Amino acid sequence: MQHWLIKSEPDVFSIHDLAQAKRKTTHWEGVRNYQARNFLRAMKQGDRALFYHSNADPSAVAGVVEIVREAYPDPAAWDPQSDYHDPKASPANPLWSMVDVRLVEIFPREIPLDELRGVRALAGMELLRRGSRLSVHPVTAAEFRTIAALAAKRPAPRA
DNA sequence: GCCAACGTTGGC
DNA sequence: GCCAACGTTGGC
Repeated sequence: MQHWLIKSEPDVFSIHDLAQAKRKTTHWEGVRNYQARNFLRAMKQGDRALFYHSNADPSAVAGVVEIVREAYPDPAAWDPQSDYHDPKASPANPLWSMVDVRLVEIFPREIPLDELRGVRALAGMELLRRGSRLSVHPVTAAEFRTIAALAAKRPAPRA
């Protein structure tokens, strides 16, 4: 099983919105970056992903989701009404993909970015790389476990 | 709101 | 194929 991290701006779609969704499941639509799309296409049913709130106050890892449907065409790409419209996409040439994700857990507390930066075991995370913007990317099993364990504990004292 | 970092586009 | 211009992401 692989582990991933997916980003969403909570003003657009938060983990709490996911909790309200039918069957706590949603189409992870709107990814319009080739590298991120290719990671979506590599996801397998049963894989788990950290749900990260970007552009938030504070930005933080908020919980865990499970991939319940593997990649298939994202119809928003050829919907001119959609914010995610891409004129190069069409039903015959879908171009962009999405997966379905289901909520597994909202963490008892969010792990803010600045706390993640202080954790030695996470030093190599893509999320923490300077200038990193990839909205879908893999994390190692160890990174995933480390973050899940942090969520279950009280915050570390400030350094 | 600012702006650094990054990805994409398009002229040449 | 180079690279400047532009658009976007996302931390702050």
